[in-house]
Amino acid sequence: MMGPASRGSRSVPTMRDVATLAGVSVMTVSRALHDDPRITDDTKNRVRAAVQQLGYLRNDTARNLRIGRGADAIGLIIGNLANPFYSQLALGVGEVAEQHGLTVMFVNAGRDVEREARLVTDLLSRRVEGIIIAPEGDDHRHLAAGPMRGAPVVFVARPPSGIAADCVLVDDFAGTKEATSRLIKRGHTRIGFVGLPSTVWTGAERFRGFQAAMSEAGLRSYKRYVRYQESDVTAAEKTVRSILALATPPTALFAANNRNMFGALRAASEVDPPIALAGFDDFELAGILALPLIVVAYDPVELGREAARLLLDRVGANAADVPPRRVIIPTSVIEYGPVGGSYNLFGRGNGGRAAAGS
Amino acid sequence: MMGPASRGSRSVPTMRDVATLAGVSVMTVSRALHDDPRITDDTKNRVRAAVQQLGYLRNDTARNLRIGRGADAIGLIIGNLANPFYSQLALGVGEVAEQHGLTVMFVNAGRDVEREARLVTDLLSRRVEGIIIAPEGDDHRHLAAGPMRGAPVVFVARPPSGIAADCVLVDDFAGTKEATSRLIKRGHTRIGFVGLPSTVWTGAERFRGFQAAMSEAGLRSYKRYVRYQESDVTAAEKTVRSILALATPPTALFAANNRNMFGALRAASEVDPPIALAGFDDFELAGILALPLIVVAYDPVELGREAARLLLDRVGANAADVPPRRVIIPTSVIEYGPVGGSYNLFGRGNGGRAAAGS
DNA sequence: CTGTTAGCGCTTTCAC
DNA sequence: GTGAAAGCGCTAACAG
Repeated sequence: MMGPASRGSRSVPTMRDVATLAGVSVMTVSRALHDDPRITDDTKNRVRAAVQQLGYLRNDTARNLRIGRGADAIGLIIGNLANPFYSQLALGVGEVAEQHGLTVMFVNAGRDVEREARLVTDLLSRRVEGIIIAPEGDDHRHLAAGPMRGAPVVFVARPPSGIAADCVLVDDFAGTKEATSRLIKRGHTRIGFVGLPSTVWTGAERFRGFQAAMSEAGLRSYKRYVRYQESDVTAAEKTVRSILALATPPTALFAANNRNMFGALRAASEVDPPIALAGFDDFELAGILALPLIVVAYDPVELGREAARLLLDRVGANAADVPPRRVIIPTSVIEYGPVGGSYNLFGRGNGGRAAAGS
Repeated sequence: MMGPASRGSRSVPTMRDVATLAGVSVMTVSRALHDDPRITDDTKNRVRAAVQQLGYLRNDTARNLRIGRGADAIGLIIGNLANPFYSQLALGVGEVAEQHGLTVMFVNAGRDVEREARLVTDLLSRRVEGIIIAPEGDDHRHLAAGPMRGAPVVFVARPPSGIAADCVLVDDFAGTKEATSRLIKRGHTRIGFVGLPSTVWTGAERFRGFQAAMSEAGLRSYKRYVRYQESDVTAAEKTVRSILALATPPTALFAANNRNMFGALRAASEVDPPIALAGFDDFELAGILALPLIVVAYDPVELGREAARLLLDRVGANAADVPPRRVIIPTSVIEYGPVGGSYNLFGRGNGGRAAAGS
């Protein structure tokens, strides 16, 4: 008597089952569930009773197919949820998506561009309304209008290269330049840079900002203190360790993102006197560390929200021929902890304290 | 000439369009795409060409409807992606889901049980294969077999109460007990507890572990140092500040999760000498802090993986009448930083250093 | 007020 | 080897 659709060995009731039980047609059930005013209260109640009894739940998949909609979802392709930048981004996307009755289908991209392309078509096959992506590398062909089949994409944290699409960016250049300048103002001249692979836009841009600040200050011999690498805490730690082991090590470092900053912090915890650090991405414990610390702060959740907003804007048919938009999320530079060369244990509040033996 | 299905103002080609263009029937297209051996190579090529030309992408939504499957997705309902515990969990879930060709539909639950119930039915309407949830509170009626319509649920970090379901837990009790014991072994007698709301299972369980360790050591007068609260860094900071402001403050604190630990760290950074901290959840900077620190560590990513495995196991029809399983993720206690009362700046490696001025 | 017919995009079954 | 018909679960359009 039940519809043949099943999950595992358990069969799921369909509208037909409800109709049969209530002694009406499926159409009446459909209308009753939509609270169509033309249906008698009596009938409605009979239908509702049947729904209740069977534990019926409308199949939105079927419904969406019929009414010509997709999966009522947006796809989110990001690098690595373990990185707080991405998880906060996802949070923001989810927030806005939900306000519009959409769910988020998220997939971890990893660093593989081919894989990324596969994920895109997979999501499109599932008929997501659009895709939000923080793409690896700078080859964005798989995100062009063709491969995207007309579905909207929004780039986060990286601008589209060679194709037209909305994007929401962080002010990487200005933020990095300002933070670096602050280091310089504090008297540092030997400043290192723990960067991202230069193929990543944010990596290139942040390095540009670093260079700009250094040049303006007339500092030119920093190249031996510059490194690029995948963002990974352990790798960054090693890198920084090697920089600090140089004959004339830098007195300050700029870390290009939170992964590199954490690696730098780990490595820096071993040197004395502590090296000054600056870096992209604020973090929760920034205020309590025992070294001079400057961060470029911004709101990654808002980044996600904004991306979702741009995307949903395109989904509403009308905005199809609005030209590509570019939203810049503002950054601010925060100086934590000891300033001007006086360092406290724990960075703030309490006066200095002598630490005992090893 | 194209199918009427559209996204925005752009219409998406259907199999019929491909068929027409290739001069064959839809059935032939379907078979060609499935690489049916009975189709001529010639025909296949014509079909493929048409697919290429139109940019056709199979509608998996429609396909799944026809073949009686759901959305090929699993639902993930978690508290707060900004908490690294949840984001790492999500990472693990996504990893395993992808290995099985499923996507993850994630939604943030917040603290509202009614909302949670709504999210569950919403996901079920979308025909997810099952749901992984870290439920708030201990009222799990909305996750019982009835409301779940026979779809499997897996509880993470909290056991189901009053209903039968798989779950994967962390060894909250033993971990907390051991970590607390270590504090005691270090000579602390006045130990505080910054707990979670007792309605949350992990909160209750971790407090039990704390109590057990204290009792065994014959320490009984800790009640004035115990607090419960929502997990939120700022709130925890305030709470800890108030504990530390007591006439006879504790010399050590146990923080029930990473949120509370971060709050405690912020508050503790202001007192001198530093208070000793222990807490649930390891974190990346644990090793470099200038105070005695003990953490209960475990792998949240593995937690997610295991949850997904349990779930997918149920999805494969067969395992329908396997009794509820309970997987315990092991914990280990890590002692970071200064031991036995000698504190270093930055916690490890370098000898102590006097800090100057303000 | 309610039912019947048709069809969303795809695949299974049976025919040729 | 290929096609026509039927139907997955649902709803829009038209009957009555």
